[in-house]
Amino acid sequence: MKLVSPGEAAANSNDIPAETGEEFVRIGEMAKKYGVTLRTLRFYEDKGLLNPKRDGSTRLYTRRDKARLKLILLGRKVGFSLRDVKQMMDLYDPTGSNTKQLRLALDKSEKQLARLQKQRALIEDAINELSNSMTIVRKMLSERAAPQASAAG
Amino acid sequence: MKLVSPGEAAANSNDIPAETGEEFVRIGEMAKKYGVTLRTLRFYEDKGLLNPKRDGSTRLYTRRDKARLKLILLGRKVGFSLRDVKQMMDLYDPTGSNTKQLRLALDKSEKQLARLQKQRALIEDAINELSNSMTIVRKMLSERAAPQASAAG
DNA sequence: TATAGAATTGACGTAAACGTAAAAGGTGCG
DNA sequence: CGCACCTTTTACGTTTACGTCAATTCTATA
Repeated sequence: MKLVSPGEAAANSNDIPAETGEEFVRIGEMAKKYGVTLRTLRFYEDKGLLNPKRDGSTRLYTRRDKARLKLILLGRKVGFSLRDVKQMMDLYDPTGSNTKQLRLALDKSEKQLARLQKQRALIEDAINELSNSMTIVRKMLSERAAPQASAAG
Repeated sequence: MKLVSPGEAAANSNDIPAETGEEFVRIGEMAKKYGVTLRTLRFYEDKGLLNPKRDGSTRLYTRRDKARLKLILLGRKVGFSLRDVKQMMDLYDPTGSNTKQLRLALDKSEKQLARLQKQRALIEDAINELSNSMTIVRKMLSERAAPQASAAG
C-alpha cells in the first residue's frame, strides 16, 4: 500500500492517480482539503458517517469518503442534523435504484424547507422588532441630548 | 403583608390595586401571566435578571419585576443572550438620564441587527441550495419511475 | 387534621457538534 | 540519533437556557 507523502501531495495536488485506481489521503490532507478539523473527521466517523480504511491505525480516505463528506457538508449547510444525514446515507445502495433513499431525502427536505422558512419568518420578525426598538432608543437619546449636555453618565 | 390568593387573582384579573400601591404575585401566577415556566423565572433570578422580594422564602413579584420580565422576553425575541440583556439592564438608573444604557443598547442592537441579517442571508442560501437539491432528487425519482415500476425497495 | 396544591433549594440532564488537552506511537530527514 | 511533525485513542469541557426529578416545606381548604 503506497501512500502520498505530505510533500508530494502538496506539490502534486492534481488528483490524478498515476496508475493505481485508488488514491488515499490521510486525515490531515482530508481536513485541509475540505476545511474541517481533524476532530470533525474523527467525530463523523465515530457517528458512523464516514468509514475510512486503515493502514494499521492510520486512517486512509478514498474518493468514496470524499463524496460522502461532501454530502455531509451540504447537509449541514442546509440545516440537517448529522443524524438526519446519517439516516439518508445509510439507505444508499450502490446496486439498487435507491428509490427509498431518494424518497426519504425528499421527505426530510420538505420538512427542513418548512423549518427554514419558519426560521426566516422568525428572523424577519426579530429584525422588525429590533428596528422598531432602535428607532425608539434613538429618539430617546436625541431628546435627552438637548436638555442637558453635561453629566451624562 | 397581604397577598392575593390564587382564587382571588384568577377571578380578579384586572390589575387595579384596590388601595395599596403595591401588588404582589407569586411565581405561579407570574409564570402563567407571561407564558414562562417556574424554572425560567428562577433561572432568570439566578442569573441576576430578576430580583423579586421575598415573604419568607416565597418569591413576590411586583410590577417592576413584570416590566423587567417584559424586557427580557423582548430581548430574547430579538435574539439577545441573557448576558446581553443583563448588561443592558444593569445600567438602568431610575434617577439618571440613562444615556449610557441607551447607548449600550443601541450599540448592541446594531450588532445584533447585523447578525440577524447575516443569519437571514444564510438561511436564504440554505433554502436555495435545498430547493435545488430537491429539484434534482425529484428528477431522479421521476426518471427512475418509468424504467421499472416494481421492486422499488 | 388530612390532603391537595404551591413553593422552595439542589443538582444532574439535555441538545449539537465539536474543542481541547493528554499521553503515546509512527515516520521522514539531516 | 534525535527532532519535528503527523497521527492515534480516551475522555472531559464548552455553550445556552432551561427541563426534570427529588426531597422537603408551607399553605389553604374541606
